[in-house]
Amino acid sequence: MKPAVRLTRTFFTRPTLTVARELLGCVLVRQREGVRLAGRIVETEAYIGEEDEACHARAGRTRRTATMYGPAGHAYVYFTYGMHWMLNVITEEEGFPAAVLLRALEPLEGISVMQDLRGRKAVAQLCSGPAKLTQALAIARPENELDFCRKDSPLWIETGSHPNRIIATPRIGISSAGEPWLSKLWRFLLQESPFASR
DNA sequence: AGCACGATTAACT
DNA sequence: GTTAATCGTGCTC
Repeated sequence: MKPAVRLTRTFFTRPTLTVARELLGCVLVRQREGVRLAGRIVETEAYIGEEDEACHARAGRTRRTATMYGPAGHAYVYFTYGMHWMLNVITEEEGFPAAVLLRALEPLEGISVMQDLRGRKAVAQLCSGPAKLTQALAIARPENELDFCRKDSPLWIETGSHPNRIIATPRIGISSAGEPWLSKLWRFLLQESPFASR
């Protein structure tokens, strides 16, 4: 197995669909209290620009969405449903609002810590959803705008194993968006991964 | 100032 | 399959 390498700014400063697909198989790493919490990315979604009615940037540049307009490779972490946090990575050139939502991980390292943070044991359900993985990796508002590409960042992404088979589906939970956005095949996952969301 | 709703989850029937 | 939980955000008055 090749040594893991941190993804750099140039990886993220590309078309969002490319980044969303290529992130599959890579490893999200969270350094916390001296412990590595890590998981292989098995599911992502792309949110692209102000035209995309499912994207938060549909409302333009606001206090909340400012992060999406910033440079690629930063974290966009937001709060929703009164209780959940979601983790995205910013993509494309600065000034263009786009991001990839990380929706599910295959837990690799620090599993017992993840089980404590989640309050459950079943490994297949530790990170099998966007709010589950932020809970398992202790990611919330303080992590918003973190730069994945800085050497001293407690959050980054490494190269991983090359995925076998990738499938694309419509995005989840965006039913209020109109067409064509509702039907865009902008969700990517590893086929038959037991670690993807339901 | 008030309101409707959300890139979800877990626990129900 | 259905639903409560729970609050920040953006929009309207």
